[in-house]
Amino acid sequence: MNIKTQIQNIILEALKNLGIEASAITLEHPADLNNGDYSTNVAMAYAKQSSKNPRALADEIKSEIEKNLPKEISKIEVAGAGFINFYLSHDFFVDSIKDILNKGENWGKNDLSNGKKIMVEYTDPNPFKPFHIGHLMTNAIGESISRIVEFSGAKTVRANYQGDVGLHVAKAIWGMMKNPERDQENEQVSYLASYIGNCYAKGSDAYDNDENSKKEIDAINKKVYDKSDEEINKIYAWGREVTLLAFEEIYSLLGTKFNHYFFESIMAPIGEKIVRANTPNVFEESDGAIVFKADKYNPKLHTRVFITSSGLPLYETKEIGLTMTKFETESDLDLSIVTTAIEQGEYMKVVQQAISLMHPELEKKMKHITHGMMRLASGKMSSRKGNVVTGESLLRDSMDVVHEKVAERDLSSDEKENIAQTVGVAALKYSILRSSLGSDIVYDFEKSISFDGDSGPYLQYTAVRANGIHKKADGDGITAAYTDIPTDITVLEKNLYRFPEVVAYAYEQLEPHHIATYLTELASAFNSFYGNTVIANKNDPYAPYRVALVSAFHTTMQNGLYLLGIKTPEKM
RNA sequence: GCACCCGUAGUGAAAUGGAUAUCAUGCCUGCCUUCGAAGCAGUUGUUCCAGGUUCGAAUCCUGGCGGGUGCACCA
Repeated sequence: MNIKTQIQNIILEALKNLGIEASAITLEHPADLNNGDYSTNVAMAYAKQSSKNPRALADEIKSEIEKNLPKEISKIEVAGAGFINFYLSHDFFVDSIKDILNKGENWGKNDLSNGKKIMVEYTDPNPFKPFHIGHLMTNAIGESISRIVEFSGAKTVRANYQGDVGLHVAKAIWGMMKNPERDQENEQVSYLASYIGNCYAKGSDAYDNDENSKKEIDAINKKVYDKSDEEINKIYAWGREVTLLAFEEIYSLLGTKFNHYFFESIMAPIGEKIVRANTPNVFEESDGAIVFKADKYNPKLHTRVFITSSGLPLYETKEIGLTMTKFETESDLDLSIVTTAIEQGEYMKVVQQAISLMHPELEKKMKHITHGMMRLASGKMSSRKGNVVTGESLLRDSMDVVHEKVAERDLSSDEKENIAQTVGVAALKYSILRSSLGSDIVYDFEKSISFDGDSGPYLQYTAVRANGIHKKADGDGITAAYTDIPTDITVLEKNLYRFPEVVAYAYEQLEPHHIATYLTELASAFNSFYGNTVIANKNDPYAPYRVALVSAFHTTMQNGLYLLGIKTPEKM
């Protein structure tokens, strides 16, 4: 049992002995460590009910608990308006360091989702279109959520859903047919993908501004669907393969491996069959199209078209096919999480309402997580307009900045390359994951690729410093031990033991930023300790304990960074 | 017009209904013969407005204001 639930149980027991029935109580960490390690407000919450004044009740609860005080708690104090503050004992903190070192890479895990199977869908870029910064954002968030879910004991399945049919494909193919000139020597998929991306931008522009081109693109769109034109089939197959390979390169840089790839071309007929089979009992005809009137079931929702009057299945229909396919592909799937930007929020509610009518058992198994938009300082970025800032360019730029920083270092070129990737990705991911999902991020290169203070590289750098201590300790023959321990417990120990609570909370909220915030506080506590103490000093009797403490810190930082999808380098 | 999301130091963010609202950045000052200065220590500056609920509100409710997103055949 962890210390938090232990204290909660003690309080519940005390309340019971005083004749107060409580089911759940809040126990929090006071902002100021002078107010203890844990604090509860129960005395204030139940004062009225038991017609006592809060401080008097707090005193009663305190003496009730003190009758049988566990060794983990050194003292209890009543403070303020009636807060009961708990101070953890010296032994508790020392034991928590041992516990961290024992658990190693399992440190921080919980069992909130033990035995469950959870699918997380994220990234969702479209073949033939550039990988833009929004995809980068969804990828960072989805990967982190996948890992947080994994730490809760669930089996995590990662999925990616990609739009390989539709007007955007026709626009790109039209662009390629009109602009065949490219560097024939350059076979790199990233180059070829950016060529296709440019063709898409040209096609998109022509579609909006030129009647003739619009007709040509519409004609290509039809041929892509019915596969009647050999030349178009060839271009389609090539373009699809090349862009998908380019995406794989990006996933590899970012550290994502998907278990399933779903494609719109496959989902469309599946969804269409379901929609037609459920018309008119769920869906209905209106103006020749098949629609779903979600407002019949929830006045906040609206009516949406699922199949057009010309018989083409729309996004909504494909989404139904996708959802049903997910539950068929992975048997016993307990939860299907989809991560997208807020734009998709309203559509998804309508789609989920329709699915819930057909399959009530799935209603609680679908969860849509939305995040804010990532935009450029100059306004909403748009790959359609051919804006040069793509997710990939951003990633490469970030890596280049790190490269320049380590250029003068005495490191092999492989090491430099490795560091550039690890640190560049960390800077980008952290700048996305540090804020709560709801808020928009205005993208500013200088700030997003920040390397000091509240940043990914700052966390990595702190871990590297801890590494440096280990190297020195090894050289001096200092090994972790718990014989001599300083009487003063530092802020570092007072933060370390909380890690599993933070992970559990991030899981309950499905909000990675709680981990980012915690790690930054932890790093700050470590750096402060590091700056004020010579740790690996042969002549210091406390050195073995402090080396253990540094180890515990490194383990916690490494596991925390893992949950953000960030690697911990050995040097940088 | 309706719906959803967001309004917190100059800037970017955090805060489970709790105690003096926290952190970073920026400005200024000091610290590299120590375990890496991508660091540390110090200094300065804030909850959109109006009501309500509560012992207690940045947080919950109502009404405004400002920004973003979406609302019938794009995804």
